[in-house]
Amino acid sequence: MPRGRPRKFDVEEALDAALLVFWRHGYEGASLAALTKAMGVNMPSLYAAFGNKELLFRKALERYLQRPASYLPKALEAPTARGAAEQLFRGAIDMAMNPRHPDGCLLVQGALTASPSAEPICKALSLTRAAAEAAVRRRFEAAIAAGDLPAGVDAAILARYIITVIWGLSVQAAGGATRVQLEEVAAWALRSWPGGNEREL
Amino acid sequence: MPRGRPRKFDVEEALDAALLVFWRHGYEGASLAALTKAMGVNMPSLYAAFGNKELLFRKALERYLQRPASYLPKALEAPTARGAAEQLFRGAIDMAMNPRHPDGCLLVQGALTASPSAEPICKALSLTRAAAEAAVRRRFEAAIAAGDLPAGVDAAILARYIITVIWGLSVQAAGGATRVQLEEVAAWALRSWPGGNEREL
DNA sequence: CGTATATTGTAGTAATCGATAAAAAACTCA
DNA sequence: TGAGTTTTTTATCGATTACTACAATATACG
Repeated sequence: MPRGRPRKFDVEEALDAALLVFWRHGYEGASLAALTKAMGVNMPSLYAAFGNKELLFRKALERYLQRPASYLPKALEAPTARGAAEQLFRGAIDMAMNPRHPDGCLLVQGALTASPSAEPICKALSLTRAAAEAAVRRRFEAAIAAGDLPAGVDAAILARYIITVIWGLSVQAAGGATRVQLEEVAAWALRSWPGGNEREL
Repeated sequence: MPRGRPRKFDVEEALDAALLVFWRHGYEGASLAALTKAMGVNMPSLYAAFGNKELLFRKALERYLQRPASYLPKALEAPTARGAAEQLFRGAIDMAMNPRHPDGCLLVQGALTASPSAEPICKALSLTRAAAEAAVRRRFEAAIAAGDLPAGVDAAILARYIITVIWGLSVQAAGGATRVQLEEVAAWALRSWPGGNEREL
């Protein structure tokens, strides 16, 4: 169907490969040489297909949210807020420990700090983290409205707490923590769940 | 007292300046141009005094532990384990929100990921984070031995949980969280303290 | 003063960074 | 087949990276 010479690479596969490199080495630590090598795409083709390094990262980030990080919106569909929180932790740990991709969460490992030229990436990741927190907060607000959570609970604080633990788990994963260690932390983090803890792990 | 031409800069002041640059931009994001400019030291002098970029970072890290991050060993001197945990959070938040230096914790912002050439720095920071966690764990083990914490508590898990929240707070600080927001998270994190929560915040 | 020592300032190193120009190659359509 | 279109290939581009050689400078010591 296309007009000229056909591509030798699949755009989404190349994007997945780029995502892995950004994930493992961070935005600035991922050189275009490493990216092109992992993607199997030479440099002019990469620029023709994706624009530049920053745009490539942003597209990889979109793909990250759609595929490996899709556990988050799925977790929020759990019937109870408590179940949603449990699935958030489970999903985050499953992703962080998945041997098919690097440890931790791209929203954290991608770039917390960077040189001035990469600050837009820091901000984009920060905004994405804030969006994740906001999604959790809305889920908890709905739980309060439904009587699933006590009316006295501050959904914003609870959501920020849960998300903070998840970012902390990502840092722990970067340090080589094991799955069991992360699960123990998550179980302990749920001890502060509002309204008593019937099941202790 | 020295033999030849005297230095035009103070080594510790220059190290403090370098620490701020590493803290704000991360190890790889801190260029030697930015470092020399902030330190007020030209390049040959920097290399004569500190060796190279990696050694400079390691010395800045030592200084970080001695000065801004000294809240950690101090917090562990609190009379009770619960008090130690509270002071850990308070110290971490005070440091993260101090306008005199960048937000967050150098052990997290310095480098979670990096290009292959900077992996030794990632590992050094990871080891330092592990050492912090181990110090907290030992404090909690002592608390259990002293009857300050219930015998059934796993000090390693509790320490890892507290430290995980602290790393998460650092990520939140990188995203522009306010002091109040961090304090709310810390207060909530302490709700899971073993042995009941007399004071709820 | 003169010599030794150590730092400073200037200039520049090779290598790598992200990003491209230009031409050859592979397809569609007339 | 041949014109038109798009990608690949090859060879780079200037800028920036971490790093250093060399000579001038400023001190202490004899």
